[in-house]
Amino acid sequence: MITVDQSLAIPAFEQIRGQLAHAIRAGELDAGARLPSIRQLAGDLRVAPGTVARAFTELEAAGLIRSDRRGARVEETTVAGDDLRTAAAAFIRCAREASIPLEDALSLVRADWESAACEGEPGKQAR
Amino acid sequence: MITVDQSLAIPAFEQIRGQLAHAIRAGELDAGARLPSIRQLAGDLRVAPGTVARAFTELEAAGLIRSDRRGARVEETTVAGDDLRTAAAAFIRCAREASIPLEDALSLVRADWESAACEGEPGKQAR
DNA sequence: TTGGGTGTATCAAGTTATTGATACAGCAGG
DNA sequence: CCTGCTGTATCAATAACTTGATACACCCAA
Repeated sequence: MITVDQSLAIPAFEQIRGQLAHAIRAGELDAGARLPSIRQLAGDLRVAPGTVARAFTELEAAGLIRSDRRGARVEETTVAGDDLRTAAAAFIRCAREASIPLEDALSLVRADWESAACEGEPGKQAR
Repeated sequence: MITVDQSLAIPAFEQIRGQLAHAIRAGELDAGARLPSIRQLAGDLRVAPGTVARAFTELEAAGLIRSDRRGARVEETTVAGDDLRTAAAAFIRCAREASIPLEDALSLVRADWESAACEGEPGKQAR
């Protein structure tokens, strides 16, 4: 269900976090469902427990899961409304019509994201 | 016109690349216009020439500029039509309302892009 | 040709980030 | 109690990245 490709430039914990986040937002994991334990997932993926733990920590910080001493469960989330997916689809359609490559389209989102941020995005803090 | 904030966690070359890309896509720099030379920009920003050079290299790879032995010029770009920018803005707005982090929003675009593209875009290269 | 400009390539050093191993604290059930 | 499970915290080693300094190849004008 989850895979980690060590040959990618993306860190393992980020791959895990992203795939879990996507699965949760896509509704593939029902609210309240139990996630595999850190050690089990770490064993399956052949990574250190700390690596999976970091993914879990960030998912909890993002409000997607809730970690108890008895395990991690999927939080009731706002399902990443259809609005977002619709907007994404519209954006993708425009980009493809303009023959803009994926990475360029993402760069465009990045640029506008930062310029429209205004609020101190915690993601990138000062050193 | 371009600024670099060393206190940010974002690398200097990425700040330069992003600001230039934004300026070009926003039409602030006309097609064919000459960019400042690497050394001049490096001197103004108090960074090493290699730092600016890397920003230039990535901009050229993205098809935004064209580097000749006599300087770098703004490439004729498809101006990233207003439709695309509008769509991007709508997408960004929805994502922010849902409190979805930038990287997750980009992942969503990636996923839908591939599912609508069918061409095996690698996206992230191997080490 | 010569001098000053351009982008490019390479290299070492410093810093940052990721990873793996390990020990810790709480909870459930036998 | 005690065994086995859960997530959490810490630490050192490694890997990756970014940066600055420098040398190189090319082009244009004088």
